[in-house]
Amino acid sequence: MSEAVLERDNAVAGNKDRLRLWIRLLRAARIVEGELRERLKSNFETTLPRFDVMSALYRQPDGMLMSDLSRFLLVSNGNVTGIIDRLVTDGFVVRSNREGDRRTSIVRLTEGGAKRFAAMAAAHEDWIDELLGEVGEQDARHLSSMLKAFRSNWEAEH
Amino acid sequence: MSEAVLERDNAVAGNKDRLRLWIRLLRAARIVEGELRERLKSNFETTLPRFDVMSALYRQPDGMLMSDLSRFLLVSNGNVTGIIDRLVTDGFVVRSNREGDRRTSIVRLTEGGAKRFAAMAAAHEDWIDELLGEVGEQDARHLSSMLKAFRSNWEAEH
DNA sequence: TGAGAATATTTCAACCTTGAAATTTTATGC
DNA sequence: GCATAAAATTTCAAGGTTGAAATATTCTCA
Repeated sequence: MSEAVLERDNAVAGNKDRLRLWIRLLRAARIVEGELRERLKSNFETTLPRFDVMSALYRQPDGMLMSDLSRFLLVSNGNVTGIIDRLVTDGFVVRSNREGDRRTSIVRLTEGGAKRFAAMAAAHEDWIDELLGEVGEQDARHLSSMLKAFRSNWEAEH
Repeated sequence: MSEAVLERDNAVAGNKDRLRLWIRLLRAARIVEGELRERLKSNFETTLPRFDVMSALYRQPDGMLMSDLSRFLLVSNGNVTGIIDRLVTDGFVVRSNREGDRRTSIVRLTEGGAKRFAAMAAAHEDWIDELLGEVGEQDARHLSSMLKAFRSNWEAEH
């Protein structure tokens, strides 16, 4: 019997373990994200997408291209443009032109932006520890390595 | 996604496991969601939020209150209003008044809406099986029960 | 009964998100 | 060198999302 037929049989057999897993995973993620959103807003007057962008830039003090940002964050180009626009308005990010290519613009955190992010990151880590307190160390590592493999595999295929 | 927090030193050893888990979980969820979004659009000309709403209504043939929907889906009331408005326009959902309480409106799938969702759900389940193919049966069940416990615990506390 | 609390929903502004089209600049092939 | 493809970004419309305020209705109880 071919592999494809085996897989199909498996699906037909009514094995909904993966579907159930996906639904529950999504739900847990939504709960945690909702909590993080509220806390970021009340404590730092910012949003999750802004946090994500600043997080990416914090790791690259020399700056990133807009296209690097959208690829890294798995969001569209137009999306990043809008978020960066607002971060620039607020003084947390600067755009600078790159010598020799006037199509691109390098964005990076300002000094204030980096300082701001450092404070948020510390709180964020504590929140995650609190919110995922249920998850034991061992489970966390197991799950984490599983998800790492998932991502590696995905990126190898795409 | 919240990725740049990895280099921060933590007082308690091993604490980063949960943060790393959260970052990877979010990334995996985003990858899968992006894929589902594309497939729902190209195959059924619909969106993930619409799919979620129809999925909830499909389980309750007698209909649901708007507030039941938003509570179940973990989204705001105003959000549900907009999505339902568009589903009604497209003929997949109807609002009906509930005898004896003119504040509430019960929403449910039309016959066409139910038929439509059934087709989508079948495809959706196959997609999930394909996308989470990496995850073994045993891991799926383990993870799934862990997430169920997480949710139960959360809801007990809130 | 009547005032005010509680409930269910909608409205709205601001922001996020995608995907397609437009713009600008650089690279390539002839 | 020039036409054209490719690359990087922005613009834009449509939809999703929140949270607060507004509306409408029902409930509570003195």
